[in-house]
Amino acid sequence: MARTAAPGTRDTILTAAAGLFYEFGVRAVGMAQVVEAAGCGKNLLYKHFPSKADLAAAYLTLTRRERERTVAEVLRWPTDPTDRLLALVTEIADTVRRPGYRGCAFRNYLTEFPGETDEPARIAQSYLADSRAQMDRLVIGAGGDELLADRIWLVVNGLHSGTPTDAPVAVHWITEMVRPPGAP
Amino acid sequence: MARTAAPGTRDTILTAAAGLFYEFGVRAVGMAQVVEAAGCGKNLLYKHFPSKADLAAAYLTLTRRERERTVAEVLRWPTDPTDRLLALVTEIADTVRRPGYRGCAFRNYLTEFPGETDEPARIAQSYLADSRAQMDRLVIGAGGDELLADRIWLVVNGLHSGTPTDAPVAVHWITEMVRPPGAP
DNA sequence: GTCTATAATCCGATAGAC
DNA sequence: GTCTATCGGATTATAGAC
Repeated sequence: MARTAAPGTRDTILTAAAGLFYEFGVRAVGMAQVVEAAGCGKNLLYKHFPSKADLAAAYLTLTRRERERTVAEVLRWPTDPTDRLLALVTEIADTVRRPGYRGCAFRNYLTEFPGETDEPARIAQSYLADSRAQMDRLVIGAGGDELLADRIWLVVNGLHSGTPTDAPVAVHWITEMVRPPGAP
Repeated sequence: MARTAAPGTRDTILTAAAGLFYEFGVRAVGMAQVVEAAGCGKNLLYKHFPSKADLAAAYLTLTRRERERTVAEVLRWPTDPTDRLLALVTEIADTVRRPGYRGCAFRNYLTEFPGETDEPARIAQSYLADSRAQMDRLVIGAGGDELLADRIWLVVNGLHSGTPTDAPVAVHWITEMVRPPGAP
């Protein structure tokens, strides 16, 4: 056989692309920028990701995996259903407060490509649906009803497009909703 | 004699551009598409709007004017401060429910052009700040405090990136916040 | 309608492991 | 020497601008 492939090339490219896509938006970032940031040639990029849509899909999938890992970590310890719900809400609030936060990657993609039905759009939509379903399960598990789940989702949604100062307000509020002050 | 300029040309172009920009996003729509939709020549477009940023700025300004007109209409009759607040919230919920709604034009622009500081971005940011200040005044006027204003803004924010089914939940909830069930 | 820049994509050339 | 990962320029379409 011939030359051996450099290890981790795909990851290097994907990581570079993910950073750019999130910071500047998928549409605003050209393949040339990705090539430059990854420090590779164009051919190599197209070998691993045949089209920009493929690269965007991989970016969203990577982002989803990272979030799932973070959420799993946060839900690892608490066993009390209300604690679990609040752990997730607090994690979201922390994310939103982090420097460099530029909104939810999935909502951003759908805003950049409205009405799109390609693979990245499907990935974004299914992430949002699954994320909401998980939140619903946590709310129901904590003794809440459908209405409470709808309300909490509304606040979480608002958090994603708000300012960092909204985060503590949201956490405190949701805490109050699931643990009323006048209860044991 | 030279030909006299057709009246309302600027408006025709701007209306066509606004529809496209809102539906597909500013980045996704090319000047050629605007020309085609407006049914004018390219030179005429560039005579009225020297650059795409100018056209985008005009689009956002037009959108702002339309919203201000709608909001003024809705706030025309109610004199009771709580009624006024709820009138605005209901109007927003109705907007979000309307077919063809694709999110808030100003938030969408800022998502499409993150970190931008050009005129359209400034228009979008100042609209959002003014809109929030107006909401704050209505909440304070209705006897609410800063915390309530923060919460209502969070819900309104969430409404803008949610589904039509969130609208009645939000209206009912905010109504409950400003008119508690156990009060006169 | 034309012009130029830049987008996405493709291909001939290079180079390194067997 | 061969075979293939990789690179940088070539190609084509479309953008914004005049």
